[in-house]
Amino acid sequence: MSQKQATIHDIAKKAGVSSSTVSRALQDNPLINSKTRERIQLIAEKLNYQPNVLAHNLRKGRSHMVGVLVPRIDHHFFSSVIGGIEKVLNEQGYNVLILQALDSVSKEVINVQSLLEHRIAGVLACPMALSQDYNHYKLLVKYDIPLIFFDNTHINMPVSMVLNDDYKGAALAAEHLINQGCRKIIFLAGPRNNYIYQRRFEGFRDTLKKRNIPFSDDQIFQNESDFLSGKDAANRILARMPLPDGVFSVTDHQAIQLIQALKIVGVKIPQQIAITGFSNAEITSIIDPPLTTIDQHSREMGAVAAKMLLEELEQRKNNTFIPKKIYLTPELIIRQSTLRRNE
Amino acid sequence: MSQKQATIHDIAKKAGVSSSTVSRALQDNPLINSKTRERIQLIAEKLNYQPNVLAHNLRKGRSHMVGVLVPRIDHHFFSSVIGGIEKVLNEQGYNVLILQALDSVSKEVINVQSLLEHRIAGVLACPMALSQDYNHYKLLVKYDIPLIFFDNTHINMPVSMVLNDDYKGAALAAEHLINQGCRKIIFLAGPRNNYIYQRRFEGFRDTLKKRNIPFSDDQIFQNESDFLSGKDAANRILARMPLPDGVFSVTDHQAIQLIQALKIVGVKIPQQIAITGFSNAEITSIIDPPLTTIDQHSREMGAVAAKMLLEELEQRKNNTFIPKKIYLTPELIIRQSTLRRNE
DNA sequence: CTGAAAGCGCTTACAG
DNA sequence: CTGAAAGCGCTTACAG
Repeated sequence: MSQKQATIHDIAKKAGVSSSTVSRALQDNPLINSKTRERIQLIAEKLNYQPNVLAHNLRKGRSHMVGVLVPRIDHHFFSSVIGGIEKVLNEQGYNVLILQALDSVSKEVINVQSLLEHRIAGVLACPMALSQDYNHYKLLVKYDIPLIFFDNTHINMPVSMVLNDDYKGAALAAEHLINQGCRKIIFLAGPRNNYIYQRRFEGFRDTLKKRNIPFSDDQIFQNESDFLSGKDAANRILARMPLPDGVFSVTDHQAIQLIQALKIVGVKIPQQIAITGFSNAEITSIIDPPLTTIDQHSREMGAVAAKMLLEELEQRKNNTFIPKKIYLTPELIIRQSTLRRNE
Repeated sequence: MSQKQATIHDIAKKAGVSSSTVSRALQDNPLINSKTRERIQLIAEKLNYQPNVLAHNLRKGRSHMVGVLVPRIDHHFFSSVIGGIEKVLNEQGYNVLILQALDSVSKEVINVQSLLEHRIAGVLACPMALSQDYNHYKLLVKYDIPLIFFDNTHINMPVSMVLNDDYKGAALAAEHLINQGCRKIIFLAGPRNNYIYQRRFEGFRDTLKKRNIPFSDDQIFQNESDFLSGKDAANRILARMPLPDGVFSVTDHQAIQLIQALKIVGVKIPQQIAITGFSNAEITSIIDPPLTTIDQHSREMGAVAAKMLLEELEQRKNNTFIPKKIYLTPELIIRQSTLRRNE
């Protein structure tokens, strides 16, 4: 009934040859007599042989496993990035070990530790936004393990990264709001100290300036280290007279909450207030009104990060590796929540 | 600059003892003199020692890696199940290797193969719905590798499983529609040959019968091996005079599409037609009107499956293992899409 | 309390 | 074309 998985040794015994020969035959080594080779491969198949990856990798010095570090797996953005990563990496025979940080820096440290213990071939990581502490990532660099940051980054580390051009994305959204006639636009901010949201702010602010739209600090709605809820944002908006005519939200989530809250009190969207989100979450196309937002090409981001890793692995062999930054250009998705006129 | 990860051998050399002693010291083996032990542990820390899991597992005969097989990772239901799995398993020192089948039976086979090659400690799998072919799963059983099915199953395999009580869930939704005054209810079906959707149908049909609500086959809207789009469903509904007054959809997705399509032609929901979905997807609470649906406790399903695996690993040691089935009771989430009166 | 030796399952330089 | 031997990094039964 119960059975052990066959080894090279088992095959060798059955075939009446040495383990060396079996090992070579299974690698299609041309040195081996083709008849012996075929005989061995047949036996391997009959025994349902699965090579022991642990032993293989131990001998070879490094595994074909790539670590992926994400804040959490159950956010569509990340599971979609992972989809792109797996597509590229599986084709090259790599497996992917996914670990979540779940908003805990110490968990992030443990995860890196765990990857080191697995002697992974490389790491793709979206580092935690607020963490100032990245010695664990430095450890990877120290051991020459290729590390690629995606989506977020510790900007000063000498590693390759693929980022969203958040400045550009924000500029697109701001531009669009202005073209729709908005002149008093609220900036619904994310937590401070977050590089991504900072860049979105800059893209937004610079665009307004360029177009000569007035903007002052009291149009920034922000919590210290957290998101302002859409509901609270709605209250602050409704307290302004005259009402603002546009809102730029750094996340879809806030924007959607805001829409719900404003609809309840009868504010017409987009006629009275036009609203943009950021990320093109699945829901944005389904809510009423559908939300204008910025698509970040998440799947492609994963694919690009994976390709960078493969490239780096190659380049390290001949010492030609130099860290590289790639910015993906985001895309403005125009929907009802801003459409007051045709652009 | 660049550096190799330290080994037990390295530590031994620095400490002037044998590798055996180091290995024991790091395991807190009480045989080792406490002074030597502390000295060794200090050196290990200084060298930033990470045990080589590959070597460790090879020697021990099996790894601390658990394989998780899902149809796809970028569906919220699955990433949420995975969240539950990781929570339980990580606490016990297990890592999780996640693989996606992506609607391809051959990929599913490859994935099992890959897990076998990694000598994983156990497998948690949501098998593909339609696949009649499950020899790859039998292989796991043959090699005594604990296998737990979740959400879906090959019903005749002698393995433990945690399933949603779909019959009950469907009964709850049907009951609710009837209580809201629906008397002519359309069943929006999933692909044939799918055990899950079959059970939902039975729960639905039996409830109508019990409550003496008429139901005939022409109230079943179905495609052969695929989902009927919400839009097509809407067309078929609108062709009926008088209009049906309720729709039971086996998925949230179809239900949402249907709502969008019906809203466009001015059908009032829930006043003219009440609609229920199934799964409690994130969007269901956000669309207009919010969708009444069935919550499947996805996170808990993952946690339960993981616990079953740990239990099985224990029980196999003393040969006390017997496969077990657990049904999770789903929950009716009542929202606007059906609320025509107070229940 | 500590060490030398063997072995987990593979691969590969070396010898023939 | 094939095999014996060594070694990847660990653990553990055995001996002292």
